[in-house]
Amino acid sequence: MTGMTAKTKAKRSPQKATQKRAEETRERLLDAATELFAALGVSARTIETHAGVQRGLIAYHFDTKEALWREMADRLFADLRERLSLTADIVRDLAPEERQKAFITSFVRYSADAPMLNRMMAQEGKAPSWRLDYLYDTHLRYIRDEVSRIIGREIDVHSYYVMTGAGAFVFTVEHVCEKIFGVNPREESFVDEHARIVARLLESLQRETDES
Amino acid sequence: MTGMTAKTKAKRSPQKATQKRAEETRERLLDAATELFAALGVSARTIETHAGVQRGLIAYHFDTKEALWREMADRLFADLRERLSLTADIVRDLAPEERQKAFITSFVRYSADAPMLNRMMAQEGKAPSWRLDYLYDTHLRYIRDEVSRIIGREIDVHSYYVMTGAGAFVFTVEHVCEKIFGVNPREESFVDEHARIVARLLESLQRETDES
DNA sequence: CCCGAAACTTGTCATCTGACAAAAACTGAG
DNA sequence: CTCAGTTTTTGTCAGATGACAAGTTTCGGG
Repeated sequence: MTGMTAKTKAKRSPQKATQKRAEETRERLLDAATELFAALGVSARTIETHAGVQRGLIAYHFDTKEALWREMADRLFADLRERLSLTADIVRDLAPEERQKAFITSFVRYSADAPMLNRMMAQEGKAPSWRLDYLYDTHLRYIRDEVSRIIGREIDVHSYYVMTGAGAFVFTVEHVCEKIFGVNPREESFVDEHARIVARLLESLQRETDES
Repeated sequence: MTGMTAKTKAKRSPQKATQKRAEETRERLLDAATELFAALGVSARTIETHAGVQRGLIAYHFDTKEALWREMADRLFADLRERLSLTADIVRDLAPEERQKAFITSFVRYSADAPMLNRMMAQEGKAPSWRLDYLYDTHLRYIRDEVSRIIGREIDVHSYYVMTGAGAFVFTVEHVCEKIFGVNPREESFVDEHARIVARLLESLQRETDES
């Protein structure tokens, strides 16, 4: 092989730059992987076909299927971090009692816009695996503190899972929702209503906790 | 082949009865399938190994891997129906305003006891497939009305997914919960507390809906 | 326009996988 | 105990899969 693999690419210094088409291929593969890895057991060839690129390009750009999965996961969490950062900016100026509400509204909107991260968590949280270990070591470790920092208090485990469950699960399983209720949950009016409901719920949960 | 496959077994009438060891093998395979199908992409051979039976017995007892999946799904929903039926008996005698609370408490306990059904739903709800079609046609179709009947009013889509999300997601992803919060959510004290919280939340959601 | 590196394409292979088939072992009613 | 029928065991195979390797094309700095 005259080309360089992803692994050896790190060592490249005085060599030629990566070309634009390569970056595009990587993006296509990562996009396809994001969609398809949700259902584990998908083949590398399927991902390549879905991405509209030639067989063999996963090996070229990522070396292994595992490495592709890791990059896909990193990208999902990078998106989340970006969104959290934007939310933090908005929330900072609000009164403490408004912060949580604004944060939750933002979280529900994010879950509707980008359901793939929650789908991955629903997938990987089901059983221990090297993937879950990777997610924890690389990303999940920091989430709890990040959320606590933004809403201005330590979030407890019940509130955390009421929020993620009530706020995101309907988007995770949008196709079931459509079948059972005939409603596309990612439609704007649904998302707004759902965000409002979940935000109020956690508000009352918080009030209750404060009282006791 | 001298033995009979699952498919042809239906035609058997004046023949010999199924033996006890066969029923045990089927159970072992269904148990293993319940655990392992959660992460799609598992091989039939892996399921057989996990069940502690010989290679080839899935083909003998279920014909195909797909048929095994269907029987596993049927069994999960049979468990749910049984639990719903028990819950219905308890709830019937309660005052209308207490019914929902009791139902939700029961649902949360069930989700903690038997997380596999919710794991399957989280899996299959992510994308359309013949499996989702099967689940809808065979089981999901009836769930909404069943729940409505038990709590004594038509359940709306938001309440339904707040309940299933807030009430069950933490058990679906128990291994993430353990990593992030260091808590095993299926421990009794956690389940009780979680059930109490979710029941109260949906109570306040219901109050709100009634007012408007 | 040249050419070396980057990117892509294609061939190959060991292994895995689901399904089918046939032979062997087992079971229980008579 | 016998033996027909059931269940298990083992063999086989076509197709899928991940990984690697070698060949071809494209790119862009000079």
